Amino acid sequence: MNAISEPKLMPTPEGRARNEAVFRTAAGLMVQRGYAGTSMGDLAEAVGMTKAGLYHHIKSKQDMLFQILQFAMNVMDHEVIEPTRGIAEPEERMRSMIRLHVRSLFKHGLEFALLFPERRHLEPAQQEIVWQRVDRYRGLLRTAMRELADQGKLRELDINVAASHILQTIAGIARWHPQGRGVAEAWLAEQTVNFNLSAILKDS
Amino acid sequence: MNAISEPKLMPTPEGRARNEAVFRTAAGLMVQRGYAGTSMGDLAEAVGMTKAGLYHHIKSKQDMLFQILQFAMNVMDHEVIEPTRGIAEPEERMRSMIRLHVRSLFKHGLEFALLFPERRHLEPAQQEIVWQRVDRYRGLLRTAMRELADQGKLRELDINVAASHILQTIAGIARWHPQGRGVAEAWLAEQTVNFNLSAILKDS
DNA sequence: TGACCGGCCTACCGATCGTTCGGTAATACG
DNA sequence: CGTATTACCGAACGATCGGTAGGCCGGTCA
Repeated sequence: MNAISEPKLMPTPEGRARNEAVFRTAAGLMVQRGYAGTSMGDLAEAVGMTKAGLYHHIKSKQDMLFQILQFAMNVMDHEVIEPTRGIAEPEERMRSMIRLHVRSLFKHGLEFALLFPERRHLEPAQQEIVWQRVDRYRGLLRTAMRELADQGKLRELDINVAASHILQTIAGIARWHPQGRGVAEAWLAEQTVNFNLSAILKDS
Repeated sequence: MNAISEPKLMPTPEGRARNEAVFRTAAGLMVQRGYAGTSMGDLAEAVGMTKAGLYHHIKSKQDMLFQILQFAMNVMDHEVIEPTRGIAEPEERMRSMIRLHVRSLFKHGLEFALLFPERRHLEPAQQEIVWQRVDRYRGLLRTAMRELADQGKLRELDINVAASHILQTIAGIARWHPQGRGVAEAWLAEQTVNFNLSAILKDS
């Protein structure tokens, strides 16, 4: 019995649709009330089922959180990390990473960014997996900054602290902007890109 | 019966010491496990009492959270807002606010910054009080930036978004640096000051 | 000495928690 | 037709939740 389980795949398309509804609803509720503050009864009611019916779709409450976080990291891999990996110029790579990250938050629901603080409710083995994936992303930011430093374009600053600050500004968008929709999203992404790049780049 | 209660003041010095121990321990536990994830039994054990003994010091779990957040905001008022109010030069005022804010986090335990996301567990009337006090602080950041804009020293950016980003970088320190102690604190404060000022100030 | 009180206890309350079990209607398949 | 499987429900489980009633003990002070 491994702590690292795979997502339950429902055989029929209807089943998979309900499955997704369960996970999306859970993510939304947990953003509002926190993991421990969201009961399975609340979730069942919100998704239009009984508590017992929920357990047809999930293994346990804790495992459901783990699956949601894994899904969020998969989205990051596909929509942020992979598309920017080929960009040679570090400045442009950083701009793209931040821009795509923010847009991805809006696209898939701001929920997902907020669930990372709930990582603490996972088992240690699950926590480490999530942490490693987040840290890999932080590593990409650090690498880009190191390349900028080699080009003489970086301010005098600590790269680790700067990476943390950048990630905080992005994750914070979900906190201050919980219901943002529409045209403002692209604009907000650019504001965030420019804020962080101004913070780390030398005056040109 | 008002939702807005005052802190219970124990008559003897020993009582007040235990009282503080309860609140500090509660803050520490809730940082690790969240408000809903921290049971009164856990707290009682951590502070060396029984559950019933706890209720000699607090009115309810929810009210305890409210008192902790109020205390954190009082600290902000005394150690950040009041000492910087007299600084005429907006750039120096912003630098001081960020620097004092970060140092205050370390001085009083990083716990307090982390409890603000748990605001959602308060009653609406209590939530609004906490929110108003936080927003007043955000307003001071906005005012300083508007003065910088008048001096022609501010980059082209949205002041509200920038204020949010700055607050996020500060609050985030508690998230990434949970046990930082000693010499690095002043250095980390300067890193944060410079990061945010570089982000908003025009090249000189 | 005795009344009082602050600080904390044991023992318990009803409610709610996550989870499980046995079953059932509907659909698909042979 | 029979029979598997999917998706779900009603009812209940032991545990734990926040909170309370009432009492005990060691001071302080008249």
